[in-house]
Amino acid sequence: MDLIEIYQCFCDRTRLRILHLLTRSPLCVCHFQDILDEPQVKVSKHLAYLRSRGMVRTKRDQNWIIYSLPERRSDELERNLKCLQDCVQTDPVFKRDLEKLSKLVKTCCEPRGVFKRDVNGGRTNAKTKSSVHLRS
Amino acid sequence: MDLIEIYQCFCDRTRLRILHLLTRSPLCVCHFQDILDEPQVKVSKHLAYLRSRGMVRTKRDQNWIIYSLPERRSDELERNLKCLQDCVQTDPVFKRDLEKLSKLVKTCCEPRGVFKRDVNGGRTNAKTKSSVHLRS
DNA sequence: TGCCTATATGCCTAAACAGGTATATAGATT
DNA sequence: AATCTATATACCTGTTTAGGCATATAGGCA
Repeated sequence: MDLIEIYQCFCDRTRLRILHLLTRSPLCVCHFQDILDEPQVKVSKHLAYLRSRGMVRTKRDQNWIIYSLPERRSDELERNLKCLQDCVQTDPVFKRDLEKLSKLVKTCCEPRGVFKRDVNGGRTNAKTKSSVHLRS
Repeated sequence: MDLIEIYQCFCDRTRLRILHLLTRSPLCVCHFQDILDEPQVKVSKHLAYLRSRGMVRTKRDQNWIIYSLPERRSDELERNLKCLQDCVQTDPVFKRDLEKLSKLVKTCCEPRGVFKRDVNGGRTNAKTKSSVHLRS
């Protein structure tokens, strides 16, 4: 993955919010819909864009497709993801996204296996036994 | 200048090379033509793109228009320029650009006033009295 | 089997973009 | 005034992009 491609992936606000969220946790499409408050098709297309460039990976968990950053990342990508995190630290939209993500981690238990590694540095977890998905 | 706009400016290779060079020195259009080895109109248009987004400033020096990064830069821009420098450190194209820039600093003496602050951390300078421009 | 849920994709439109050719402009020089 | 040099811009073309609507697909479940 080329440096230019990284910037191409970064240069849309929706994609940037998606990638920012993925630095915290793997997520499925409906999570993005919830957090970003954007229509399914829009989210899905931006994810397809990112996937076609190798910026995200997918795996299926029952009905859900779980998106995550690639396990092995180039130095360039790693550096830019870090830079992104630094840049948006005080941005209200990105901050709000993270807050919504935290809430999701606490309340949303489907798909299972998404929130295995927790989002907030060990303070929260999603292992309650409810199986009600947020969107249902 | 918005973070998204920064990434939009960064997401073309020519613009990225231009910005990378500008982290070292203000330059005029023909310097870019020389170093990037791209046609005048291409360079000029990318510079116009950058200028329209406030990513570069211009000043006139006789016949030349000297481009530079804005003096006051946002944290986001500063961080991303730093990140860019880190990312391209080993890239052959970007490395070669810097080598060409060094050579230019040593041999090209018009327009005057461009290379006041030196490029290579104090080791080189462009204060010889020749007035032959590289492209003439 | 047929329906439901989550997600992807095909088709469309409008806009942005990248690059090229030709030409315009502005200041300097003759 | 005419010309030169450096740079910008108008116009054209093909490509990419973003978004929307409608529909397809794939797996789970009644």
